[in-house]
Amino acid sequence: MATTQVRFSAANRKEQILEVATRLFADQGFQGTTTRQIAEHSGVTEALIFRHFPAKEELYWAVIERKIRAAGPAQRMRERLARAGTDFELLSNVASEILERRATDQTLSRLLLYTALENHRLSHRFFRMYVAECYEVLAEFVQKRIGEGRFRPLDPLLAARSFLGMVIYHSWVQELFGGKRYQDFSVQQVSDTVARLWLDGMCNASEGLAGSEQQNQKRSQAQQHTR
Amino acid sequence: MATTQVRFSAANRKEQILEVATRLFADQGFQGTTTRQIAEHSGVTEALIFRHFPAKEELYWAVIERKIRAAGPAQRMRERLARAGTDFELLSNVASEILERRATDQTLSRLLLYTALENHRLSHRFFRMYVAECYEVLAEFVQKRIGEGRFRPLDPLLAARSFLGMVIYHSWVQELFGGKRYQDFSVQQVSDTVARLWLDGMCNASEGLAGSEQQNQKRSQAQQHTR
DNA sequence: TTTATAAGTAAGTATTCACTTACTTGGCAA
DNA sequence: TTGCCAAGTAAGTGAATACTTACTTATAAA
Repeated sequence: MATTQVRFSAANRKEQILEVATRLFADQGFQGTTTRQIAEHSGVTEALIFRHFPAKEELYWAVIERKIRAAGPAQRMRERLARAGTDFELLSNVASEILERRATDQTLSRLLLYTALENHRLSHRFFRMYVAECYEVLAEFVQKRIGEGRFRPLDPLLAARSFLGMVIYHSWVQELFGGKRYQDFSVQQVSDTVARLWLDGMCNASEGLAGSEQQNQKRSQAQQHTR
Repeated sequence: MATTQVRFSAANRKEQILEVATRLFADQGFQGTTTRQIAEHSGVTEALIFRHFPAKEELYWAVIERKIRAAGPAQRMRERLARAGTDFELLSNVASEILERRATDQTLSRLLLYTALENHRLSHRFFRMYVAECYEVLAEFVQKRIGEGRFRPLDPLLAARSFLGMVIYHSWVQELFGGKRYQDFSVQQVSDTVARLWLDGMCNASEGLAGSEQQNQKRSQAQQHTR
């Protein structure tokens, strides 16, 4: 059976192997994925894998590097936050985009979690490019609003992280832990709820827009009590 | 060298193996942990492991089952929410406890994440006992407050999940992804910030505090019409 | 003290792992 | 058409892996 052998160029084959490996590593982690699986799913022998990548670890790093290089979501978030619209619209849209993206493709978040758990060298950089930068962009936005007196003076990084925490945690519960089986929320409902909740939490306040006290991280309170 | 052999009772040895295995599985996952490691850390031979547990997988399940049985945090949360104090104090305390617990012992959260990623059979139940029940308890609390007209009528489950999302995501970023290296926040600051943010978001926005408290809930906000 | 039994081990087995070596073949420049 | 080189493979290697078998020894009840 002369299986018409298609011979890839080195570059193309390498790219194809990376593609396949990305999916497998995301599904099963580094330890859980064998070079044999990668070879079979690529339609080649293991030897060829090792011709393109000197070791399994280096293939893994190439996978991560490639994902890191693929322009991160920070830029998209920056653009979204610069658009016209009410703050509510902006934030709800940010949340929607994150939720939709993660619902259709878990590859990235699974890779991130696996690298963090398995403690791979690139885990930190990976996280910085894909997540940290995101909430830093959002933190700038928060900082600006605080300067305008429209948000209360909370730590901008904590505030940004809180917003993304609501969104990303929800997505993890639904997609990763199977929360979807019990109750499925529409992207729209979740986005609107968290945007409203967070925004009112950021605006609403005793002082309202009193610009007097601006900075007070590090030691918080003086804080009062609710009712 | 007559190493005075200490012979454990079957029950004690089993417990010790479970203890050791729990730590190793949490650190390295199921795939990343070898029965040899478990034996060495337990100070026995592999054969003994297999005398107590018929297979590595069953040892893993025993580890998870044991963790599940060890009374979950849902009960603690229920008690906390029933105490006296302002809502702010209650929620800040809930957040503090979660953050402190996770900072001193990552075993549980790592086990949870690994089981979810590796898709083990018990992952679901594990998650329910340790996380889902928690935010269900909090959701009841939210429901009660909504009934009293003190919280706006958002979906209680989403609201509860949002609060825990802020807390747990923050802890993941700090402990798992190494956010601590860049900036370390005090537990107190984080707890107060998220409690304040969430509470003010849950209370009726426009009116804020200052004297007159609750009023006209019931569809107050014309809640979230998007755009 | 005897002895049954449970606790524990030494030394395996078959299989799979990441990785190598020595070889074959397709396609293109001349 | 030829010859060359890169793409690709068949068939390994030693080390680990989960798990077994056949044996030894501590201990406690009689």
